[in-house]
Amino acid sequence: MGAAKKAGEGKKITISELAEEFGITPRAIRYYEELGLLCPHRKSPTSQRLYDEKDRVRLKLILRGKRFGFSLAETREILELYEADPTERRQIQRTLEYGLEHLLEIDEKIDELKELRREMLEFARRFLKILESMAEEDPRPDPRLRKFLESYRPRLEAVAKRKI
Amino acid sequence: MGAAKKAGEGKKITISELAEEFGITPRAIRYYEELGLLCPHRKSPTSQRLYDEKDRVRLKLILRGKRFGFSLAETREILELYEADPTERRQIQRTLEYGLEHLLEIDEKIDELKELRREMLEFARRFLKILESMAEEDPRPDPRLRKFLESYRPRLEAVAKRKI
DNA sequence: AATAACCTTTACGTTAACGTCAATTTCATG
DNA sequence: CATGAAATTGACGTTAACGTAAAGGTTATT
Repeated sequence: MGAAKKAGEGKKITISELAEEFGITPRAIRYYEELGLLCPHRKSPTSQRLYDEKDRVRLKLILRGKRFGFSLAETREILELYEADPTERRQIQRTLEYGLEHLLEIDEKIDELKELRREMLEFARRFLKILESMAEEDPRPDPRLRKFLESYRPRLEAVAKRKI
Repeated sequence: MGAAKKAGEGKKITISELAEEFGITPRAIRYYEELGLLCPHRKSPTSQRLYDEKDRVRLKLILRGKRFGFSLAETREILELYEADPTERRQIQRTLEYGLEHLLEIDEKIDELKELRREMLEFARRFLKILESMAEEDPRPDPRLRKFLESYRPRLEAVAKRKI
């Protein structure tokens, strides 16, 4: 019964497979490891790296961090939260404090993004109106302009209506 | 009456004043100009740069872009949207297309941030429970631990309750 | 066991986004 | 108008986040 556990322990993949899966290069993955963000299993210290599901999840978080403008060092701090020793009280406290801080940062970012969204939406609408009034005033409106307006308006409104 | 307009045209400030206002260095501001993101007024091409409210708004957008992981080149593209020539139809069309693209990108980022937020919240709660159960099982609980728990719980719930 | 395909480390190269001088110029002020 | 503070233009340095090439080890397949 102990053996059964070890048997179905999920498939491991190589570095280039993982890289392709995420559209990055093996070099990048090794670099993340160099900075302590990843730590894949290896049969011997010189043999190939083998990545499992946990590694995939971590890599996903790393890339997400990048998209939000976190440096790899910052992302590493966040990742360390996810694996703090759950037996050390003091350690848990620090983890919780840190986590709350990052939560507040994330909320700020969301707020800012929403504001940027509002501004850009308003901006797009203003420009759209200019274009529409140009089309109306034109005695012989360009058919391509008509087509553009007909396709653009609903697309913009679809984005505008989204509940974010 | 034409003169009155020109008179109250808002105050202009120097580069180091602007820099201090945003907590960055003059060098950074000059660098943004070098990349075409700013273009302050100058009395002669060799004299001091003087920044007005419009420049301040642009700089704010630049720094916000940075916080979201946009490169300066990307931010420049976005900024160019904001000053497209409103007499060239074709130009307006491209601006609108571009703007919509960026809006979709922003929506994606917001979604991802929300997901990250959910995950981190869940995570914090799980860790908090561990700590709480440790405190309950302890026959002589550490008063500092009690204090921490009492301050942390409401703080976390305040964040959790926020409508984002 | 040979061989190709893939992996490993080592090491130097590159780009973006500034930092940091240094050598002038310009500006405000007594 | 002198003079000290602040601004300007080079020009080179730095750091993060990889890219790239070389030289050799591992794995899978025939």
